[in-house]
Amino acid sequence: MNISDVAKATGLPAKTIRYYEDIGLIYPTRGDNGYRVFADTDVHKLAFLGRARALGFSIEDCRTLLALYEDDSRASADVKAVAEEHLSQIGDKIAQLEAMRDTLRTLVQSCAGDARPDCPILKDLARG
Amino acid sequence: MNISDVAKATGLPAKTIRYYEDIGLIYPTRGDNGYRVFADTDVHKLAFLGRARALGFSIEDCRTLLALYEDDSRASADVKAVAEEHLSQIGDKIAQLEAMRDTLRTLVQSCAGDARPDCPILKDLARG
DNA sequence: ATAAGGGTTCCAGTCACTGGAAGGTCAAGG
DNA sequence: CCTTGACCTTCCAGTGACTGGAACCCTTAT
Repeated sequence: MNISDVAKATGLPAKTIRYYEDIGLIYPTRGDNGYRVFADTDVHKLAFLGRARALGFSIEDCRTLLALYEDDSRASADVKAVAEEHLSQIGDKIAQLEAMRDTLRTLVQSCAGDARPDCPILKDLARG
Repeated sequence: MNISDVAKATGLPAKTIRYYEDIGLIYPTRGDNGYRVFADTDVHKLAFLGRARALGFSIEDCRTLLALYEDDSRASADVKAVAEEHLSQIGDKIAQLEAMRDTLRTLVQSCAGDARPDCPILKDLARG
């Protein structure tokens, strides 16, 4: 399989697949013409990475998860720990964004949004 | 005022203040020794920027907001438009994170988290 | 022979800083 | 006058995870 076939199969851009090889997440072989040749295991790994990234795991987390996935003697506790840590960080980020949203929503609601210069949003930013 | 005084006054790191000058958000003057000299207006602007950034506005949004702030003939509608657009993007990001959180939470709950290798999290990632 | 549509590498840019090196300036103390 | 320490300066590189683009090679069909 060439790179564009793999891109179609996994939904990942070819650029991203090359990048994942660069940083050592996958190791496709090479054909005589220098083209990357992807085995089923590579495609499988890339699909795994795509789903892990879609869940917001960092590349380093993905590396860890992939290593755990390939380690038959792993402890599920190790996987769970990575996921729980990520879950907690997602929670933190949501809380932060919600705080911003609440403040912003209040400000937006209080702004007339007309042709006059008077604006509570700017007033708030000018001295919180 | 020298840069470290301004840093204390605004809560922004000196590095960030220099960066804001680099990208043309502020224009402190210079003393004979080459040191930046900050006027009250500069400090005021930096505090404005700090609060806008804390609400998640991009630097480009901040530039726009600052320009509007300094334009006495602005229309509050223009400010409101920037804020509403940002508010909507925050909403999108929250929704995305909440989707991740829901999926992840379910996966984490279903994982025993013990010494055995069997793991529903990896199973899910391996073929979603 | 050529053109289209693959593939390759490498460099630069994104965003908003942040760290660090190398060096100039200033005020206080000996 | 000299030194020490705390300032300040500029410039370069790195962050995360790609993404765009240039320049060039390979394959297949016409």
